[in-house]
Amino acid sequence: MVVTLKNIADELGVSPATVSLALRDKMAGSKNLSPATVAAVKATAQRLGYRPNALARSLAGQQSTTIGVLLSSLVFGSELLLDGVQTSLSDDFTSLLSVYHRDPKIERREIGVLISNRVGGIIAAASGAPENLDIYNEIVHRNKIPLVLYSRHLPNLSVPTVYADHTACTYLATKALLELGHRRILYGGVSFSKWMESHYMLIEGHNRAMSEAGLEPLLETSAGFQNWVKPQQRHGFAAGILDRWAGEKVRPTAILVDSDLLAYEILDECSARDIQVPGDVSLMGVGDYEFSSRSYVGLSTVGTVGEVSTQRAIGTRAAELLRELMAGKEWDGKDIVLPQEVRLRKTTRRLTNT
Amino acid sequence: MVVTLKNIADELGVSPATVSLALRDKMAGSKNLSPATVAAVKATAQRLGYRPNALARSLAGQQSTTIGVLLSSLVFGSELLLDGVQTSLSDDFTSLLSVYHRDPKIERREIGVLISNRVGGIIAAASGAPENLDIYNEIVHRNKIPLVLYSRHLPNLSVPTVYADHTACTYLATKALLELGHRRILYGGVSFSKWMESHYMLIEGHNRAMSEAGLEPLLETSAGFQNWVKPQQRHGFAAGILDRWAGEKVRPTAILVDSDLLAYEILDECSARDIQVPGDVSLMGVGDYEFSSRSYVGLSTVGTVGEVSTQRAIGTRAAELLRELMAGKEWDGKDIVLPQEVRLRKTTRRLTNT
DNA sequence: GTGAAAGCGCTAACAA
DNA sequence: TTGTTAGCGCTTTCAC
Repeated sequence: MVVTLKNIADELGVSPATVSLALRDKMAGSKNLSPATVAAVKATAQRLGYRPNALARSLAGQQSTTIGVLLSSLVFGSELLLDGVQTSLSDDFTSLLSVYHRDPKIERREIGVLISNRVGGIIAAASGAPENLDIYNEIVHRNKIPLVLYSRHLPNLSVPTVYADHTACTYLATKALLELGHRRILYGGVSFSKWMESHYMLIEGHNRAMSEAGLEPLLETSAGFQNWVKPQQRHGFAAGILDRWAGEKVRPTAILVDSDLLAYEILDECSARDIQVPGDVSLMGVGDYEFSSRSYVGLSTVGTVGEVSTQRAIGTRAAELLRELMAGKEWDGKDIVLPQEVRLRKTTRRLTNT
Repeated sequence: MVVTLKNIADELGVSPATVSLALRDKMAGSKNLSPATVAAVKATAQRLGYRPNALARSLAGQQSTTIGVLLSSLVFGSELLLDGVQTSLSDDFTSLLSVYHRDPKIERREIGVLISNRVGGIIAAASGAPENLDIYNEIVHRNKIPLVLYSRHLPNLSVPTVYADHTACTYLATKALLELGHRRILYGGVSFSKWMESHYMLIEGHNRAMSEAGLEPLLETSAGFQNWVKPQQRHGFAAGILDRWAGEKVRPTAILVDSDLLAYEILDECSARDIQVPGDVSLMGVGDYEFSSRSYVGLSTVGTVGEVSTQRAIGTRAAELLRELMAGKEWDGKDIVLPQEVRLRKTTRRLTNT
C-alpha cells in the first residue's frame, strides 16, 4: 500500500539509486541523469503517491530535518515563542516539541528523547539544575548537536544564549518610576529554582537603579522551586506582595514585578481588594506580554526594542542562530541580548507631591 | 563517539540481537535471556552512555513513538491545547509540531511532512479546504495513521472529531442575554474560510434562540479568508462591529461575539471610544479564554462544563482518544462534543427597563 | 539462552 | 548516464 523507492524503480525498470538521485535533483558533479529519466521518475513518483520515508533518509544520510524545542512549560506566551521558531525554520525543519514542566527529572528524560531522535539541532530553556549539566554536555560534545539556549546560561558550557537584557529590564523600569517621582518602590519577583539566573539579574538591575538614586530597595522575592503554572501559586504570590505592600508603615507608591504575568495577578488581586491602580499604587511589569498593551489593561512595562513581543523575538532569533549553526557556521562567541525599553501606559502615574 | 548496539555487543562479546532484547526486557514467551546477561548488558549500556537510535528503531520495528500535531495557527490559547496534548501522552510519545497559518497550501505540505516522518498518529485542526481532502484520506486509508480532528469535521471522512458544542455555545449565550432582558442583540462572528463549519453552527445556535423568543437576529458576520493572526485585521473587525452597533437606529443593548478573542478586541475598542461596558452595552464572548475570568476583565462567556479551559480540554480529550486508536482500539463512531455552560461575569448587566 | 541472517527504506561510494 | 554494493542502527524470525 505504501510506496517505496524500490517500487518506483521496479515500475520503471531502473535502479533504486537512480530514483533516489532523480527525486532529489542530485546530478551535481560527475552525476548526470538524463532529463528524460528524471522526468519519468518524478512522474511515476507523483502518480504512485510516493512519500519519502524521512526516517530512512535520516538514518542513511546521517542528517536530520528535525529540530528539538525544549520548553520549561507551556504557558501564556509560549505560543509566541514557538511561533517565532516555527516561522523561522518550518520551511526546512519540523520541530519536535518537549516540555519538562520545570521538573529536572523530566528535563533529563526529554533531552534523552531528543538525542534518541537524532535531531539536527536543539533550542532549549535549560532549567539550570546542576544534575543535568552533564546531559547538556552530552548534546554538545558527544553528539555534536548544535544547541541554542534561551533565557538562561549554563555554567561551564560555551553555547550561544538568547535573552532579553534582564538587568536592563529592571534598571530601566526602576529609573522610569524614579523619574515619575516614586521613592518607595516595592519590588516583587519569583524564581522557580535556585539556579534561575534571570531572577538574580533582575534584582540586581533594580538594586543598582535604587542605589544610584541613594535609595534603599524594598524586596519581596521568593526563591525555590515554585510551580508558576498552577494558578493558585501564581495568585498566592501576588497576594503576598500586596500583603507586604499593605503592611508597610509608609506604603510604597509603586510596585515593580519581574514579569507581566505576575503583574496581571496583582491587578486581579487589586481589583478584588478594591485597590486603585494607579490611584492607590502604580504598577509596572516586565516583558510586555500580549495583553499589556490593550487599552483596558494598559500595563506599564518593559519590552524589546523594535519588537512587539519579546517572546516571539526570542524564538525568532534563537531559530535563526540555530539554522546558521546547523549550516556549519562557527559561533562567534557572542550571546544575543535583546535591548530593552520602557513602555509607560496606564498603570503608572506621576507623583504630584512628594 | 556515539554508541550503538553493536558497540555494546562487541564490548561484551555477545550478539547485537541479545543486546537489543535485553535492553527492551523482551524475554516473553520462548525468549529467555539469563538475568545475568541482561544485567551485564544494561550495565555497559549505562556505562557507555548508550542512546537507542529512535529512527532506526522505528524503521526496523515499523512503529513510531512520535505523533503529529497540526495547528491552524499558533495564537493565544494554542499553548493550552498543546499542553493538554503534551500532558496526556508525553510519557510515551513526542509530538512533531506543524502549523499551517490557515493556508491550505502549507497545510498540504505540512501533512506531507508528517506522513513522511511516519508518525504513529495525528491530531489535526483541518482547514476544511476541499483541495486537501484527498490528503486526509491518504493519511487514513493509505497510510492507516490514526487521526483525530478537532474543532471541525471533514466531509466524507469518517474520523473522530473533538469540539466544543458550537451551537450550544451561542444558543445558551443568547438565552442568557434574553433572560437578562435584552431584546436587541448584535451578533458578531468571523470565519477564516468558507469551509469553517463552526462559524455556521455558531450562527445557527444564536438564530435558534432568537427565533424561539420571536425576535429577529441582527448579524454582523464576515466570511472568507481572514487573517485573524494579524492584529490589525482582528481589531478592524471589532471596530466594524462597533460601527454597526453605533449606526443602528435603535441601538442593540447587547453584543454577542463568537469568540473571547474577538470580545477582547471589542473591549479594547470600547475603551478607545469611551463606550462603557456593560453600562452602554453588554458584551458576551465564547470560549472562556484565560483572561476572561480575571476580575479586572470579567468577560461573560461560555465555557466547557467542568473544565477551566476549553482549549486544554480539547487537547486532552483528543490525545486520549488518539492514544486509544493507536493502541488498536476501534472507534465507536461518536465524536467527542464538550458540553457548554454560560459564565456570567461583569460585562453583562440586567436591563431594568426594557 | 543466544547467535546468524535478513531486512526496514534510503543514501553514497564506486564500478561499469 | 546508470547499476551494484554496502551500509545507517535496529528488530525479528529462526536456527543452534
